[in-house]
Order: sequence, then structure tokens, then C-alpha cells
Amino acid sequence: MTKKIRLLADTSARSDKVGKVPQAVTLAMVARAAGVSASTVSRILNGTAVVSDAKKRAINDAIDQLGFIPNPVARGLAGGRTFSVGVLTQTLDSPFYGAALRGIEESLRGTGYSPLYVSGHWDAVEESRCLHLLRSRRVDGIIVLTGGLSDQALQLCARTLPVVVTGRALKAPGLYSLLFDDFGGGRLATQHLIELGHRQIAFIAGDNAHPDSIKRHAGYRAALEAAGISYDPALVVSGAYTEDSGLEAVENLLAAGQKFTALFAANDQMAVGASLGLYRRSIGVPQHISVIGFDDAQFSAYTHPPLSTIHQPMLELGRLAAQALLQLLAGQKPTAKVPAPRLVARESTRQI
Amino acid sequence: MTKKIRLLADTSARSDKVGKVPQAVTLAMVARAAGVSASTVSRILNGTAVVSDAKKRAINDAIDQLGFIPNPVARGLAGGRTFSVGVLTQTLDSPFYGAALRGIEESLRGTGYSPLYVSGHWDAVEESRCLHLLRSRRVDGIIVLTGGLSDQALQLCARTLPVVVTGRALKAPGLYSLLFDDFGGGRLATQHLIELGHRQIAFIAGDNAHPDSIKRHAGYRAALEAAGISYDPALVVSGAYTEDSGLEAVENLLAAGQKFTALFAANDQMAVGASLGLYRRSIGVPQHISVIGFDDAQFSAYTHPPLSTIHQPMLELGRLAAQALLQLLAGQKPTAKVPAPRLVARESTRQI
DNA sequence: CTGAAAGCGCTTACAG
DNA sequence: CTGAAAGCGCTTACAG
Repeated sequence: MTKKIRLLADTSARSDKVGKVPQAVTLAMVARAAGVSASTVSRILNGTAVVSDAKKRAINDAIDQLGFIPNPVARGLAGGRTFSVGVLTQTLDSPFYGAALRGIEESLRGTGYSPLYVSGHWDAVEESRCLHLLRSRRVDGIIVLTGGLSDQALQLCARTLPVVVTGRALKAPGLYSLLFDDFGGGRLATQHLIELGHRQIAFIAGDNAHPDSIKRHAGYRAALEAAGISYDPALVVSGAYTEDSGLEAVENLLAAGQKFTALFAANDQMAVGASLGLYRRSIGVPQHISVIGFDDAQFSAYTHPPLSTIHQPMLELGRLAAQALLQLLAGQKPTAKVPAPRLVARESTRQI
Repeated sequence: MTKKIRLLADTSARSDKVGKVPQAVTLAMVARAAGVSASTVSRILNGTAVVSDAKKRAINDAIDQLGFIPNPVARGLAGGRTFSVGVLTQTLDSPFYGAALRGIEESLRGTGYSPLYVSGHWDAVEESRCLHLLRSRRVDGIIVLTGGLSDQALQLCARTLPVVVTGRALKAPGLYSLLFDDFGGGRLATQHLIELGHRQIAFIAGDNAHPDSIKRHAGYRAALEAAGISYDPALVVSGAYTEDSGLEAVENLLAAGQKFTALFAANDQMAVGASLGLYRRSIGVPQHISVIGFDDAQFSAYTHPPLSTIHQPMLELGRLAAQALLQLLAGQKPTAKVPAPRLVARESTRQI
């Protein structure tokens, strides 16, 4: 048997010089080497049927010796499964979503599934184009990391493909959603400031098009009211989740002559931008003003001073999303729950 | 004709309720609707042959009306091309490589090619596993963003697949390499400091396993010597390209009682970490010490003070890499050249 | 310029 | 438990 395998392998090796691509070992070659039919090899590959131990051993030997790797393209065509999962993200180079992508990658590795990333750039039209692309590439399931797609579009998609979506609460067959508690996070950040004795707390909101921004805002307001501090719209300015918008927001606040001893920015990028604005005016953080952000982005532990923030478990979220999709793919019911928001008190906030 | 197409479309729509996946329109359906053979449809799809205008029009009409989208999986199996290009990156969530990924995405969009990202995590074994994965998925070409693969492995790969690699100079058939001038960049950073009057300039080196780190170091040394300043090994400490390592490095420098008025860190992350170390000791940047980084990462414009650095055109590099691969794929000879390093003088450096 | 036919490398009813 | 056969949706020599 070994001899036969050698022969086959050699033949394939020789064909290298003739053909272009080093002709891969095919399932048919394995079948021939193991003395069984292609069907049988396929079955043990997929665990589709019980096969006698003897044949199983022969086949596995042949696979090892020939170095057979099933061609995912062929499997995709024949079996309708491509062993790839689509990941609709907004941008590949966000300091923030990156962690989620890594989490997805971690959960997927070793499962045979590969992620296929597409970026929607916060544009619903673009996102739906991405969804089409993923479907046309015949992914087996899709993970949608937030974005502006309508609930309806997602539900429709879930009718034919398992879908896991983050950032919204949605129930539908074949769809699982993972929602972070932005309201609780916003409240937590504000409570932290209140506990430090602050009562004049400015808020830089995020992009209003994002539901998470609205919820963080609501959390801010709820914490204020629970502490008997009246909500002052003059202390609230809108940003766009970017550093620049945070800088601009704080400048507007200052220019308007608003008094505040603490500042809560709806994400870390805006908190950093705002801090730069304060730095430029020589307003010390936290000596003069306490600043807290939201997200716990990678850079936040290294700002000067290190930024207090609300930790959002993006890595974990990515892991959970992929696990949930894997469960959906296996016909199981996902059970994952997103961890609760957690305060990370560093050095940008202090007792008044 | 229109009527016929309708009929076919309806049939397909009806089959939805029976089958699972909304059965896609196939090439065969288009052929039938247009009254031609599958071969002809395929040919106009691929521009493989000249087809009479009349048929061409009929086929295009049928395609539009039926909403036909060629199945890339089938094309992959039959034609040997999957219209996907592999991108071997090190990590998906680097604030730095992210821009390159976006550049790749930009250059690829609209070309029909999709990127397939895999992460090697700076581990040669892992990277070569990634390469295997990409090949087993039958990508049409590969972009390798730096990493620890051997030149040999890359050249071997390029024998069967177009390869574009960044971060090294390598010549081989089917392979194109894009090299940034790290030496020049290191020299530029150091020159900037020297021009500001600094003569005691500390250097935090990056990971020695990375050639770029070694070259930046050499550039530092060359600039010093060109200015008649002797190279002092005591002013050079090793980091690992992370914030923490930058912080640690500066602490070591300070603990050793080294005197310096300026600091050049081999990347922005270490510069930020080092700045935090200085901040903790109440050493002002740039009042007491000037700091310059390398890379011009996204966050660098927003540190306090904004960080002077050497701009590395990652976005452009990504774009160029993808364009070069596209050229290779089209049988052309790539011509792309990486832009030269550029000084971005912000506020962390000043005249002594 | 265009078709019929074979084939890409698998999977999956269908029959034992 | 296992094979032979058909088929997934395309592409590509091969013949006109």
C-alpha cells in the first residue's frame, strides 16, 4: 500500500513541472490509495456516516501520507457550504472594532471556518452591498458588527442564513443578537463623577445616528436625575465620535462660558480630543477638570494622564459573536450574554 | 423575449418556497432567456471572445432582468480563479497596519476581487499556516504585509502565485516588493532633533527581530555621525514596539542617570509610552525633553502635546500593494514606488 | 463567431 | 456500511 501511495505522490509531483499550479492531491487520489470509493472518503471527512474502523484507518493513512487538503472551493460548490463566515464590520482600521475582529478570529480558529471581512463604512447602501457580496460568495453565516442596516434587512437575511448581530436587540428565527448595555455604561460613568463630588458635569454626545450614543446619553441623564442634579442641556454638546469633534465640542463649551468640573465624553476618541482642547488652554486634567471616556480603547491606558473610562468588552464581544454563530451553524441555540459595563478608574478623574 | 424572461424569473421565485436558499439565477437560465448557449454567456462575462453585438445585447438584457450574479464558487472551481486575493497581515487590530488594510480595500473595490485577510501574529509558523490556508482557499494572488516568513518561502510561493510583499527588498519572478525607507526615516527624525540644537539624543529601539527596527536604528546613528556627534550606546535602549516597552525603556534610561534632552522612539506607540513615563516624573514634553516617534499613527495627532513623528504612508502602501498585485494578475509589470519618509513636526519637539 | 461536451473536486441522494 | 452516478454552476479546449 505504501508503495502505491508513493507512486501516486510521485506522479503528482512530476506533474508540477508540466502544469502551472503544484497540482493538489484530490479526494479521488486518496480514495484510490486507500482502496475505497470517493463517497467513503468524503463521508469520513464530513463525519456523515459510520465507516468501518479498518477503512477509516486506511483512509486516514492515505490522507496523511498524501498530504491531502480538501478543496474548499469544490466543497462549496458541491455541498453548498463554503466554511467561511462573513463579517460585516464598519472599518478595518478602527482602534475600537479591531478587538472584536480579533475575538472573532480567535473563536473561529481551529473550527475550519474562515472569516471574510467586508467594511460598510457606516453607510447603509454600502453595507447592503457588502451583504450582497457575502451572499454571492456563499458564506455559511454572517456576523454583523453594528452598522446602519435596517432590522428588516437583517431579519430577511436571517431567513436564509444564520446571522449574529451586535449593537441591537432583535429577535428572529436564525438570528441572534448581542447587546451591550450602553445605557448602564453611560450611567456608570456619570455616577463615578458624581461620587467624586462633581455636580456640574458636561457631556459630549456621540453621533446621534448611532443608537448606542443615544443610550449613553440617556444613562448620563438618568444618573444625574437619580442624584438630584437637574439635567442642563447647555452642558450637552454633540460630537461625532472622532477626536476632532471632541476637541471642537470642548471648545464650544468653553467659548459659551459654561462652567463644569467634569466632562463625560461618549467615547474615548472624543475624550482624547477634548483633553487636547483643555491642554491647549492649560486646563489641567484632572486638577481642574475630570474627564471620563467610554470604550476603553487600546490607547486609553497611555494618555497623559491615563484615561478613566467605561470598559466595553469588544474582544469578548467578538468571541461571543463567533461562538454564537458557530452554535447557530450547528443547529444549536446560542446562549452568549455580553458582560456588563465596567468602570475603569484611571487618572483623569479625581475627587473635586 | 421579455415575456419569456418573466416566466423564468417567476419559476425561480416560486422555487423559493420549496428550496431553502432563494435559488440564485444561474448562467444556464441567462443562456436560455437570451437564446444562446452557456458558453457564449460565459464568454461575454469574461471578455474571452468577440461576440456579435446582437447576442451581446440580448445577453446583457437577460442578465439585467434576471439579476444574474455569477457564482464565484463555481467560477473558482471551473476556471481556477476565485477572484479573491489573500492578505497576510500580522494583526487585524493594529492602529498602524489598519491603514494599509484600508488602502488595499480601496484599490480592490470595483475590480471584482475580494480580500481575504489572515493574521500571522508575528509568528513564522503561524504565518506559514496562513499561507497554506490562503492557498488551499485558492486565492488568485497574495499580499504579504511584512512578517517573519523567510525570503525563500515567499519566493517559492511566488513561483505559483503572484505575490506582493512589503517591508523587504526581494526580487523574484512573479513577486514584487515594496520597501519603505526606514533608514532614511530614522535619519530624518534624528536630523530634526539635531537641527533643533539637541546633541544628547536617546533612542528607544524597536524589536530587533524586525528589519525595520534595525534600519531606523542605523539611520539614527548615521545622522548623529554626520553631525559629528558620537554614538553613545548608553543612550540606546531596546523596546518591543509596545507602549509598555517604551515606558519601561525611558524608566531605565532615567534610572541609569543618563542625561539627554531629546528622545527618538522607533515607533509612535513606544513614544507614547515613554512620554507617559516622563509625565509621571513631571518631566515636561517638550519643555524639558523633546520626543519624536515614528509611523504617524492615527492617535499621534491627538496626544498631549501632539507628537512629532515620521510619517509612514501606510494607507498609500496598502493601495500600492493592491495595485501592484492587480498588475501582476493582469500580466503587467508593477511600477509602484513607496513615497519617501516625511517629517511631521508637531508639538513634542522644540528648539533646545 | 458559437455550441456541445467534458471537467473542475467535491457531496449526496439512491440503491444495495 | 459502501459504491456508482448525478450534479453543484461555471469555464475551456475542441470542433465547426
